[in-house]
Amino acid sequence: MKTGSMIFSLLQVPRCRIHSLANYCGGTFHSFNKICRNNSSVRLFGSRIYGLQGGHRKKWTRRPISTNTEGTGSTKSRSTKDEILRETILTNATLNVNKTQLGQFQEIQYCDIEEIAQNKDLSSLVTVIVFDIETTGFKRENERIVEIALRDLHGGENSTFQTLVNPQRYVPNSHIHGITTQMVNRPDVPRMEDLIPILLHYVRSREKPGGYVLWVAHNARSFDVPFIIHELRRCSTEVPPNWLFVDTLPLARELMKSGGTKLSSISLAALSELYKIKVDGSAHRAMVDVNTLSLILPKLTIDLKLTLSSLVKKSFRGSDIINSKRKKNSN
DNA sequence: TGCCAGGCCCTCTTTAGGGCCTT
Repeated sequence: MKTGSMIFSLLQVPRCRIHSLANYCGGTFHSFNKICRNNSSVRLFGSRIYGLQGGHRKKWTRRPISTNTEGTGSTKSRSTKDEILRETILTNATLNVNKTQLGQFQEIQYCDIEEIAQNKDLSSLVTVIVFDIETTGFKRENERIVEIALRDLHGGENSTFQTLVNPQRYVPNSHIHGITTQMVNRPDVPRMEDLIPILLHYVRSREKPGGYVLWVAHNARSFDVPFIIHELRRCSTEVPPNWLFVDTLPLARELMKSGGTKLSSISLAALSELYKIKVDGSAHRAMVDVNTLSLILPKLTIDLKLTLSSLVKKSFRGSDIINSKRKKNSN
């Protein structure tokens, strides 16, 4: 028996009360791997690559949402009436987000990670979201986000969210991600301040009652999370206290140190090569990298024998990033 | 036109420097 399947078998025993990512994602590791084939998504704005249509602000045009029922392998488009209803709900819900609601996040006390990890019903509390951002560069003080993509690993309808973001500035690194100044500096592409309320509302719609959101990204601690915190703060918004972050970069390092694999480096590309994950689309586009990491994560956690609880223990809070920056500045 | 950071790890180390990862 392979190590991975053995761990999974152990985790399937309810009496163990251990919540693996496999359990989290619908009961089987196999179903976890099907997630990326589920085509249910929310797209606000995209490039021609995604076939999105433009429009004026507050008259945004979204693509019809289609659902690919897991396991059937066939795409089942909803009726036009259903699409309109859903679009209406989403739009109304977006409009209902206001400063008061955002302020409520800030009244909640930051969570105790150890306490959360020890919860016996962890899988019913945690929403795992793999995310990625594309930016105009590395220096978050001056640079801006040009694309953001998320995937709720629980799957289901609207389990992904992706949009281009108007940086309101020149995009000097189009050669990296293919996103040009012309693609994003348009009135129909939302600025970060436009997007934040929508994004927060979307994430809240994926949360479980009284639960937590576990954000996962590669190099999250050094790049994605500080960048997002900086952008939120620039728009007078704080990271919700029930958000936790996991960086897969140290997990890759841990795997490489453990030996037993042919991992050549700790990059996302090396991980996808190790696990023979075919990159479907242009690497360095946010949703492509999200899909890649979504497929890497379950394999990585099995190789490292990580349960959902142990993954939570390895997480950090937005406040940890902010506090470490304050300490550095005070020195 | 626009222009190179920051966190972590390793070691030839720890009062430092270089490499890797992210865009």
